[in-house]
Amino acid sequence: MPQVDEHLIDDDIDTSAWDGVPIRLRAAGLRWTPQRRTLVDVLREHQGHVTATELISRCRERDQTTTPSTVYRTLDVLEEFGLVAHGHGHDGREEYHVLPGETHGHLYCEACGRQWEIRPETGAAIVDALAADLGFEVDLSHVTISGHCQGCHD
Amino acid sequence: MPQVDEHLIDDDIDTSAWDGVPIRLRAAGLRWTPQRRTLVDVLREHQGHVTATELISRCRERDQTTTPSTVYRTLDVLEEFGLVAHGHGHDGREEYHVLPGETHGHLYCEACGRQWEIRPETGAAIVDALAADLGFEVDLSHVTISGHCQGCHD
DNA sequence: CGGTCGAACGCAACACGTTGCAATAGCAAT
DNA sequence: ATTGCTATTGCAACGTGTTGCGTTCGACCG
Ligand SMILES: [Mn+2]
Ligand SMILES: [Mn+2]
Ligand SMILES: [Zn+2]
Ligand SMILES: [Zn+2]
Repeated sequence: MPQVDEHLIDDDIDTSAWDGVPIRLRAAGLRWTPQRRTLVDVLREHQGHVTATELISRCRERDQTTTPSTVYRTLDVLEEFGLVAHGHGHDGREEYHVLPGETHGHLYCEACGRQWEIRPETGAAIVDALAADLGFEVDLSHVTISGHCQGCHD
Repeated sequence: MPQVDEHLIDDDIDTSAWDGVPIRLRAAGLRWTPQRRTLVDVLREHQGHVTATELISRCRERDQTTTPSTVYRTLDVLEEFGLVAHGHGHDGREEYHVLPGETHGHLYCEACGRQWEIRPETGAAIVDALAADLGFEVDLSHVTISGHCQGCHD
């Protein structure tokens, strides 16, 4: 019996999005370079959240000549393609979400440092509340709300 | 007939909170220094939102020897006293809200750069939604949600 | 397979914020 | 007024991220 491919279980992440990157870049008049390949190889092995700093050091493990500005610029390109999304932690530092899938915000616990995704219905409640208030259109992908998780308060 | 003092009109900000600062500092075993006086004098003349960088340059106008680390450390102290509150703009840079009054979050328009306060009822809706979801306790004072304001979308 | 164009690179400088440490100076008590 | 304790300062170094610019090299074409 063949594997079902409509549903992927949690630890069997669909990594195929990365395969199309060289073609998508060239189609947009951009270029596929060794430096970009290094970063994409690193991202391929990741799921969930990573800081930019960690990505840079992982790249440097593979290519000792890695330069921060190149990595940041490539991350910007990949974000435009929807392959990563960044937010800012409590201290303002960048956190990247790899293969974010459906647009969503994040929760950050100031006590234990763990993160959670805001579930679609909850995100929608936030979007609706602010649309009703001032007609404000929330960019959920960039929302990181800090506070204390269930395990860390009182 | 004497002035009513229970209600202050919008452009008549109650600045008296600053008067008690020297005493409050000493009561907490802290010190009232010329550097702190400079910053408090600057804050006195402000209302609403200011970036840390702008505060530093305003301090330098009054005292050319002003040092950034001292200003940042004093802002931390004043934040513990509830006299300022900081959030992070879209780029992660710090924004200080002077005399924030009741705890509230902020909205930031990515297009025009303007900011709004999230009204109490709307803030409560956000807090409630996340409490119901994961039992998460939101620190509203640190929330900055970015997106597009009514005037800037479509 | 060369030649051309300009996207991307590396680097240096900058901006913002934090941290460790030795020297200074509030402040309270004498 | 002097003294002693220690909070605070200034500085230097660091961490993270951005920007400008001259050089390189990827992609496409003949
Ligand atoms: Mn913060
Ligand atoms: Mn951002
Ligand atoms: Zn926690
Ligand atoms: Zn706007």
